[in-house]
Amino acid sequence: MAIRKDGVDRYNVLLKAALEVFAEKGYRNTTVAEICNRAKSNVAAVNYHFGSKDKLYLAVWKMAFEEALKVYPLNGGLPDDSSAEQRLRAVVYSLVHRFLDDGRLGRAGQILLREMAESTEAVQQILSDIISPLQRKVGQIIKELLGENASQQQVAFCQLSLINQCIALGFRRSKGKLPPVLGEGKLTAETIDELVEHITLFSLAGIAAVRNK
Amino acid sequence: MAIRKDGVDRYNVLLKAALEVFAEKGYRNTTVAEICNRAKSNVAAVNYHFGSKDKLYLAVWKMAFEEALKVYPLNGGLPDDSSAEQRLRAVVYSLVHRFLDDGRLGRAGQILLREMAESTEAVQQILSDIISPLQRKVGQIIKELLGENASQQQVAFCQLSLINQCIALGFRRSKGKLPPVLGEGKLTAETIDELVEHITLFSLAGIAAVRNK
Amino acid sequence: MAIRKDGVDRYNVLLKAALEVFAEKGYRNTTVAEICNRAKSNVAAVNYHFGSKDKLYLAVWKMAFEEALKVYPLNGGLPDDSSAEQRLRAVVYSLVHRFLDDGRLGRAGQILLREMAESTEAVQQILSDIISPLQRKVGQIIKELLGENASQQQVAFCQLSLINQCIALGFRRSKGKLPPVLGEGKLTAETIDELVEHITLFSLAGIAAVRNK
Amino acid sequence: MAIRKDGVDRYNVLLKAALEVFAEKGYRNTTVAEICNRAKSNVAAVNYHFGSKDKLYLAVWKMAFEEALKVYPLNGGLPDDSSAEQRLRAVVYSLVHRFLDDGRLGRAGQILLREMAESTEAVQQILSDIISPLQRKVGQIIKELLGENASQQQVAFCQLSLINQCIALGFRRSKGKLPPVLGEGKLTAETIDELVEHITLFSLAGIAAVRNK
DNA sequence: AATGAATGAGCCTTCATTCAT
DNA sequence: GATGAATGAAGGCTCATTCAT
Repeated sequence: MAIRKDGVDRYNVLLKAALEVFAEKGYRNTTVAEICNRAKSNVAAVNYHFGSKDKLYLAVWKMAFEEALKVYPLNGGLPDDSSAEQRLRAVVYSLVHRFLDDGRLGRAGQILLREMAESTEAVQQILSDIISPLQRKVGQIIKELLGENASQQQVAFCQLSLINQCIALGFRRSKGKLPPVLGEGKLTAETIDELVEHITLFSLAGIAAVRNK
Repeated sequence: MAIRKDGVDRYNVLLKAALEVFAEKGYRNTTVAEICNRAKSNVAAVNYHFGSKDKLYLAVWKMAFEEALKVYPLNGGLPDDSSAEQRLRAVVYSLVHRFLDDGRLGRAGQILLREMAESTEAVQQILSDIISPLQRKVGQIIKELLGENASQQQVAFCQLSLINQCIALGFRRSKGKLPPVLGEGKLTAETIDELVEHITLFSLAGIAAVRNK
Repeated sequence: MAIRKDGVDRYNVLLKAALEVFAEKGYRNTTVAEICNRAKSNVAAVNYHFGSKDKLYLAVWKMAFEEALKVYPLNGGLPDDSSAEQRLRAVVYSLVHRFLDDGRLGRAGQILLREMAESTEAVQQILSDIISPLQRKVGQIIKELLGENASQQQVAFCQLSLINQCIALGFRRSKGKLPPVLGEGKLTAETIDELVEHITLFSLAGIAAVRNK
Repeated sequence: MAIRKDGVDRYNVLLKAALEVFAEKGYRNTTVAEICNRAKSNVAAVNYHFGSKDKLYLAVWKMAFEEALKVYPLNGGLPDDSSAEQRLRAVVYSLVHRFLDDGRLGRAGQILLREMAESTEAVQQILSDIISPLQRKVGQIIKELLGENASQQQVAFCQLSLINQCIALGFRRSKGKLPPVLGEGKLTAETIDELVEHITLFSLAGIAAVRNK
């Protein structure tokens, strides 16, 4: 992957441009031409480097989520014997950041959301690779919190409540759709942290209520 | 909206076909031709009756959400002086059904989700018309439950927690992305009712926890 | 297949234009644009009427060879109990005309030749449908002429000698590749008739020689 | 035509690869990339060594037919005063082998056939250089066999009959288009020799018949 | 009122060729 | 001398829209 004249690594420039445009407009609304323009490359560049628009899309996915996994791991770096509460907070922290990050990770969140609503064939597998470990991890934590007597349905419902609170945050990018606190401009790191605390608190209480029902 | 001699109301047949296809595939992935095929009409029918694909899309929105509003009103037919708990349950009932209904209303939910992820310019206004009253109503209920001392941020966060739990349910249509209980096949009315109860219980407990923090 | 304004049947105009261009340039060298230009239609016309360049090509084949079959049938309208010599002359007549016809049939011959040299996947079947009956018919005649003692190889070799004499005539269109008598300009009907006589005479003598070997 | 240190003569490797691919797919269907792949060279190699795809094609022609001329000369090494029959057999031997050879020479035959059907401008001259001496030689032999009284047309027709029998053999590569004996798999040297005998016998008889008409 | 025919703009892709090293 | 990177021109196809009846 030698780099030419101006010291620019076209491959990665294209990848980055593609992430942006795909996140903004979705797969179908995105034209190869626009990606190439943004990467200051020729129209043929995408096919040269990735083979096709499809494959570029897949490459974007791969990059985006591998990065997300690295930057915001689900366990948040906690030791395995941490308490269920702590581990739950870590998961929430990971998800909230993934969807509210204003940089590349946030783009990934947008694309994820879009895919969940659309379901492009090619990404089914990747999507599954992302969702499954999340569900396993969250399911495990919730089981611990609910105790041994919890029904399968109770676990599933709590999983939903927790995960949905987080992933729907991605919608904030569409103006006017969320309450003012979240709907406007850039979020401060502080607000995000408070939101993590909120969801953790809110959910722990919800889970406890289900347990004691 | 004239009705032809053969008793077929082309206008509404097209509208219904369009709702289905738009919900399944999204705006960009939908072709005018497919809508017309499904409506057993000519390719020119859409432009003849609606002027353009765009305008048809808008018409679909209008129809879909007016209907949703009628079938599952936010207040669930409760008297205005009902308790905050009851009114919260009614909102949850309304939202959950809107997104899990397997018929036309569910389609509307799908389209809504997609729009929240995509944000087609033309629908910004309509989207706002739907979300705003919801936020007002939920905000009001939550303020009551949190009490007078609640901060604006606390209200906003609880709004988020509640609404997000419901709207992200729409993702269940994409297979393999939700826990088994919700992820497979048709949901029974009973399961849906239990889910409404769960979200209500879960959220009331969450709100209470925020209040007592 | 209603016909529009200027009373032109676009479908058939396209088909005819395509026959010409395909015959002149071959499949790959032919652009959809050129066909449409020649048919005074839009670039999209081919796809509208035929679905794709491929399908148009197939349609051209179908048309061309059905016509050839009709205009120059292999048996030349002879009664079934005609002598082998007469039937052989009829076959030669049919083949020679198919390849030397200056009109549409000749085009078909060109395309056939090209396909025999190139073998586009899609036409394998059609090609077989054309060649097989020819081989059967010629084989039958030759068997009769060779008598019962002829080996399978003798029959096959004579088939080759006869058929090859005819089909390679199609090459005459490439200037400078054939002897003067055939290589220049338009052939008179008289010359063609003489050629038919020649090939018949030549081949009957050849077959007789093989028989008496 | 420099040879690199690793002992690989890129120029000729490319030439050989090109011969194969051009023969298999024809000029237009062949991509420079495929040739370079097969020659385990870079995409730029063709342009570097030959200047352009066109020029490579010409070079292939040159090489192919010079070789054919050397391996299967038209006179088959006969002394000039051999009998007309013997010289005719030699010509047939040469042509049949050129078109049925399974190695590089056969490739040349395929390309020739294709060109006769297609007539790429650039090769007109080369084609003529190949065909002309053949026609002269065959014409001369036939004149001798027909005797002094033969008309120009008779000579031309017999030339056609003879040459066409041979060159159309090249079509055998397209499966299913020729009788079983020739149509399947590799031909044995013995079969080819028998075929040479057949065509010679068949044609001598044909020519005799024309003479005695 | 309604429709089959036709169009043109735009998209993705291929490929011979050129560039810079 | 040789090659990986990059390009631009061109082709086939899709699709919303318009035309003419």
